Amino acid sequence: MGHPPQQPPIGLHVSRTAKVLSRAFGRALAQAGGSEPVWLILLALKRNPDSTQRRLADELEIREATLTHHLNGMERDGLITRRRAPENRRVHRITLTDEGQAAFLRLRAAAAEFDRRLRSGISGDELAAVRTVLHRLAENADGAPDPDEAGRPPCFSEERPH
Amino acid sequence: MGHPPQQPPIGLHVSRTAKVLSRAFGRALAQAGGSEPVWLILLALKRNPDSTQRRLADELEIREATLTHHLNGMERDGLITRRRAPENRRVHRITLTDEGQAAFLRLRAAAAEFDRRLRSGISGDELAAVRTVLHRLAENADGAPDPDEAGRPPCFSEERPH
DNA sequence: TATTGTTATACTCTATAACTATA
DNA sequence: TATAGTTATAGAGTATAACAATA
Repeated sequence: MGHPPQQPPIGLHVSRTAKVLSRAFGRALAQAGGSEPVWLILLALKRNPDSTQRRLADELEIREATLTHHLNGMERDGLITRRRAPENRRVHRITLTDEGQAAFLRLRAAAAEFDRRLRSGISGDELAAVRTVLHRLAENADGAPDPDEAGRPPCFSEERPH
Repeated sequence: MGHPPQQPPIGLHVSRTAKVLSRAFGRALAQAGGSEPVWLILLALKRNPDSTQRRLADELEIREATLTHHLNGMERDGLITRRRAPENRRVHRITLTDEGQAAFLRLRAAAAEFDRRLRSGISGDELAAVRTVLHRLAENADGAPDPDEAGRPPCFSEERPH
C-alpha cells in the first residue's frame, strides 16, 4: 500500500513542535521585556493573588526553590514586592508593583498577539480536537509508568483530569 | 470586557503538554541509561552516518557548539569515537562504539515502549489530525511574523504535501 | 578567505539538600 | 515537630564569541 507510515513517534513530534513554539514565544515575550516563566508566574499571581508560594509552585509544576529563584529576579527587576503576611508570618505575600502591572499588560498583549498568529488558518474544531488528544497524551505519559517503580495502589477517588 | 472562562492559549497548551511528555520521556530514557539529546543524536547518526556535525546540528535544531558539547559527553562515556575524515580533514567522522550501538538499541526500545504507551487509546485518525495541526502551528510560529494577509508572495508551489 | 569544528564562557531553567523563621 | 520559604550548590541544555585547523 502507499507509503510506509514511518512517521516520527508522536511524543517526538509534540516535543519538536513545542520547541519551535517555545522559542518563538520566548522571542515574542523577550521583545515585550519578559520571558516564559516570568509570564506564567505573573499570570498565576493575577489569577490567585493570595496563594502561597508552595501552591504557586505546584500550580506551575516547578519546585519551590525554582519559584524563589524566579521571584528573586522579578523582585530585583522591580516587578514584585514580598512581605510577610501579618496573620501567618511564615507566608510571603507577593504584590505586583506598578512596573509589574505594566509588565503583565505588555506580556499579556504579546501573548495574545502570538496566539492569534499561531492559530491562524486553524479551525476551532481542529483546535478542540487537538486539545483533546493533548490531554490524553499527557495522561498516558504521566500515569501508568512501568509495572515496577509503580507501587501505586488503585485507590484514587478524586483524579479529575482537567 | 472579556469573558475570562477561556481555554488556555493553544501555544501554552502545547508547551505544557510537551513539558509533561518530555519529563516522562526523559525518565524512560534515563532508566535505559540515556537522555533525550543523546537519543536524538544517536538516531540522527544512525540515519545519516556520514553527515557533518554542522548538518547534524542543523537537523537537530541546535548549535554546533551545543552538539560538540553533547558529543564530548558521549565520547567521554565511550559511546562514540571521532576522527578526522581522510578525504577532508576538516570534518570529523563520528563512529558508534559497540557500547554506543548497545545504547542505541536500549534507547530505541525504551522510546518505542514509551510511544506505544503514549498513543494508547488514541486512534490513527486522531493522531494524523494532530500531526497536521502541529505542523501548521510550527509554521505559524516560525514564519509570518504578522499574518494579516500581508505580503505573502505567491511563490510556493508545493506548500502542503498532504 | 571560507569552511569545519572546538574552546571558553555564560545564561536560563531546574533540582536537591541544608538552612532560617515562624507556628 | 511541622510548615513556609530561602540559600547554596549543582547540573543539564543552550548560546555567543573567539579560536584553530584545514581547504
